[in-house]
Amino acid sequence: MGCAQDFARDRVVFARGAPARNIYKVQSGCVRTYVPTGPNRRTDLAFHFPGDYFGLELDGKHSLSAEAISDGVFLVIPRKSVAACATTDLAIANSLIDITSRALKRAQEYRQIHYHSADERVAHFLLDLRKRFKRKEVELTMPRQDIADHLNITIETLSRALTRLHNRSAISLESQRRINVNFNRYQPA
Amino acid sequence: MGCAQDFARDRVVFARGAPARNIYKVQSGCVRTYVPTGPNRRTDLAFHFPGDYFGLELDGKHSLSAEAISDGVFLVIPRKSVAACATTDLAIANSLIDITSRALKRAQEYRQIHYHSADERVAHFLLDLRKRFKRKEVELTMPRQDIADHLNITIETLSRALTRLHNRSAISLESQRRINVNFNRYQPA
DNA sequence: CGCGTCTTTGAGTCAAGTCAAGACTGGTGG
DNA sequence: CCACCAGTCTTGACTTGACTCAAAGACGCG
Repeated sequence: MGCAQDFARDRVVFARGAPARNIYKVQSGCVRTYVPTGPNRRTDLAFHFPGDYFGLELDGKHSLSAEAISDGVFLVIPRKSVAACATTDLAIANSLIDITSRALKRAQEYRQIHYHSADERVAHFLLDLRKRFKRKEVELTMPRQDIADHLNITIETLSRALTRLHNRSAISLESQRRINVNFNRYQPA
Repeated sequence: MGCAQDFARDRVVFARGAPARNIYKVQSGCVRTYVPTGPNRRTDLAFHFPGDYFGLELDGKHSLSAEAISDGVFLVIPRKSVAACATTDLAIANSLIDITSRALKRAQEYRQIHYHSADERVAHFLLDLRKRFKRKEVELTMPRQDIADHLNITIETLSRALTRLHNRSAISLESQRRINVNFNRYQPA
């Protein structure tokens, strides 16, 4: 269902406020969704990796903007056909519920980040990535600015947090965008 | 519907996790609801004034603890009777929806406070109180600690914020618990 | 290579938190 | 009626974590 489509890096998939005609599934590459708040300012930035859905909306408009972080292929599924199937196919209806409730849970977890220090946020982010990719070696497809926005810190603070984790050998930096995660839970200094 | 009941100051109305048998409406006095997080630590602290409902739960358990801030009278309404009425009386069903959606809206607004400075949070809180009471002279029924927890700051920071507002004659302090709000929106120094 | 972008590092600032002390308040008993 | 006391609130001095500004270092692509 739906059709695969190529997206180049930084390509805008949809903008906040635009009519939500399709839902999307990442097949390869990586996507960011966020709420634009002024020039160069973004909040609620989230990442979507292969297998993830994005662009799910209850009403007719996108509440987030979405852009490709790397070149990738996304499955574009017209909302109409989803709605049509959901009424007849119970399995699809259930998986829709599943997808949205998981998104909701993620959003609620995300609220909590304000109660944690920069180091904790970064550590949590890395652990999350490791869990999602199921490998100790984590590939950061996205630039530091995206991660910083996701965690609600500045790129400098992010960089310093990474250095601190590195000094404590909690991580090793293969390259700037490749990190080995050598810890299982964050321990304050 | 339901029966009025007296509550003394600091009386626990219900604790988080307890079965939710009733819903409540404040008739006089003031209530705080919150999530207990460790000894002397609370989050998501909210206030409920005369006319407000509290203790509304979707499932059978209270997700918040509730205590009377001052002596007061609350209407105690058994959930069963509400549920029974709601299925037959459309007006009640609608007002239930109204009440819960307003609670939800308040909760979503509340999320945003982390993006504001202490002074902004305090100013916003005072404006909110003035709006709710419809008078410039605001009576703070609750101790500073409650307000601080509500705004996610410390009592010292709260106190300093109030002095700063006072120095700028945005407010005048009739007494420690009585404040005149003389401004319409917060202006950074 | 060389340029532009991305990332790290350094130095300084600032808002809010902590710790500690003093001031105010309201209630109680002498 | 006043003095005292406990709880509440304010103030001061200090610490700290994150942000800003500025500059240097690394990387990738032509």
